[in-house]
Amino acid sequence: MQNIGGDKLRGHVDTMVLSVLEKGDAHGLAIIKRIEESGSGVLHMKEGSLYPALYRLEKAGLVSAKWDEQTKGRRGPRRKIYKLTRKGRNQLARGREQWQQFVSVVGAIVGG
Amino acid sequence: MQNIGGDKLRGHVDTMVLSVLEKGDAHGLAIIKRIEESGSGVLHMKEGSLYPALYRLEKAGLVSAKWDEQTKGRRGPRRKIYKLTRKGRNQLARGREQWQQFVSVVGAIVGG
DNA sequence: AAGTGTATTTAGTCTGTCTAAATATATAGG
DNA sequence: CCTATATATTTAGACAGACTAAATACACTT
Repeated sequence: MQNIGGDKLRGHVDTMVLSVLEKGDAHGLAIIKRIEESGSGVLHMKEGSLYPALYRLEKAGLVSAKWDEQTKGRRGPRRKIYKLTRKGRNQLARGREQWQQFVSVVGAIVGG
Repeated sequence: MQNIGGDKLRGHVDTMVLSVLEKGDAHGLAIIKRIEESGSGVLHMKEGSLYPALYRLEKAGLVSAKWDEQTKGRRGPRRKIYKLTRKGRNQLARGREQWQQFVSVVGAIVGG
């Protein structure tokens, strides 16, 4: 089993991130971890992909961010907690439809 | 329904082309037409995407090309007929497995 | 010859993921 | 206290590949 990454994820990352946030607010690395856990060990989204994606989504009003003030009891710097906006929820619904269509149409050609 | 193109196709074009050629040898524009016909009207691969892909595949030994000498009875210049090689068939099998995995893994996150 | 439909080629643009390193912070260990 | 370590964000630059758009080519039709 080889990793899924690079080109194949292009155009799907935003919807993946919105999907993850639907299950609960999370900060960057937590989003990456959730994706890896759901990814059967073959999905590894990199920081350099996720953070720019989060900025895109924030700029587009699909997620909102706020600094988590609580840093006690754990190592590390402040976390930025991301949350789905109403607009983000609507976009997620559209993203899901587009995903279904993509799978259906490309699947019809590739077969399986 | 909007078109599928751009980023979403990245990393899948090669397998799509190999799949199309499995159904029979074809020249460039015929490959595009087959993809559009299978694509429920939402899939439009552009010349600028397909031809470079064909050169990649040829260079990698996954397809072979030969000029079609017959130009009688139709308009237009010579066609280059592409054919799956044995290596291409093997790669197609791997590409299908990767597609299945991709759909399974990303689908588990995006949902549906 | 001029027009039309078919076909390939290719130069250049653009976007988004990746690599890789820098920065930052809090706890643990000595 | 000082260093090491684990966590977290930021960002500069590289890169691949799908796209835009135009150029070129050819044979049939009128």
